Amino acid sequence: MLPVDARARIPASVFAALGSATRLELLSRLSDGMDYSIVELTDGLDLTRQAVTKHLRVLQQAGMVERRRVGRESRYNIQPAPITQAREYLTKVSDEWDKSIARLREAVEA
Amino acid sequence: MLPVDARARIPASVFAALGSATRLELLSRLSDGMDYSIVELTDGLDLTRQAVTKHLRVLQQAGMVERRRVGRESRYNIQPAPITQAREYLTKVSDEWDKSIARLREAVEA
DNA sequence: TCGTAATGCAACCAATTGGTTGCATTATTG
DNA sequence: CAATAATGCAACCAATTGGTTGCATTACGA
Repeated sequence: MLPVDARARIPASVFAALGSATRLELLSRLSDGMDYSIVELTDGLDLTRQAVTKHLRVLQQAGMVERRRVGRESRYNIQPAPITQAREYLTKVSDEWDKSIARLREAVEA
Repeated sequence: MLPVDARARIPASVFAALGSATRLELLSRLSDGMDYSIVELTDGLDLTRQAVTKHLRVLQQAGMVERRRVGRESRYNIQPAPITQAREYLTKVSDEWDKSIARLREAVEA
């Protein structure tokens, strides 16, 4: 067993932000690289505009979306860096697991 | 903007389970492929055994760890499938974003 | 078989989350 | 400049989360 907190340096807040179907849906919509206003993002979701606003704030604080004021609108666009980091973190864990399995197998066959 | 819920089919519960530093730490420890009892996993964490038990339950319900009863112990081992799926999901989103960016660039240069 | 170790179960608590509603503010636009 | 559109702010609420403590249960082991 590795020492406490040896890895796990990626902010859990990114994963936490991903841990909501609504926010995944928002990210999915934003993944075309365009920017959208709050009303646009609310459209088609069975939620209040305020609820969407709150979800967007969560995504923003995780660094996954960026907000820009345009006239009377707040327009949001996706910020891919944290997603990439999160993916890399998962890859690292998977690789580690794979290597461990390989070692175990080798030990058994030896 | 894509239709509502067109992608985002990966259970958000997996990401939610990843969204806690404590649980990331537990997964990190389990990523060597070995199985550990609750006391073993509690050791070195500044938490009650009961708290760790609860975190393990969250991971279990997300399908990320498996529990096995051995004598008077509950031993847990990592279950990599959901992690792999989560990673693939993130890859898909990233790819989509990359493609969109490429399209946008092309449109500008045209 | 008796003491102890590992866990389970349940109640409880504070803080956070996810949602609502109401009202104020700021920009557009005819 | 008055009406409307888009948003912000704040209060409120129920449910969930993350943690605790106390006690019961189950399995080892001398």
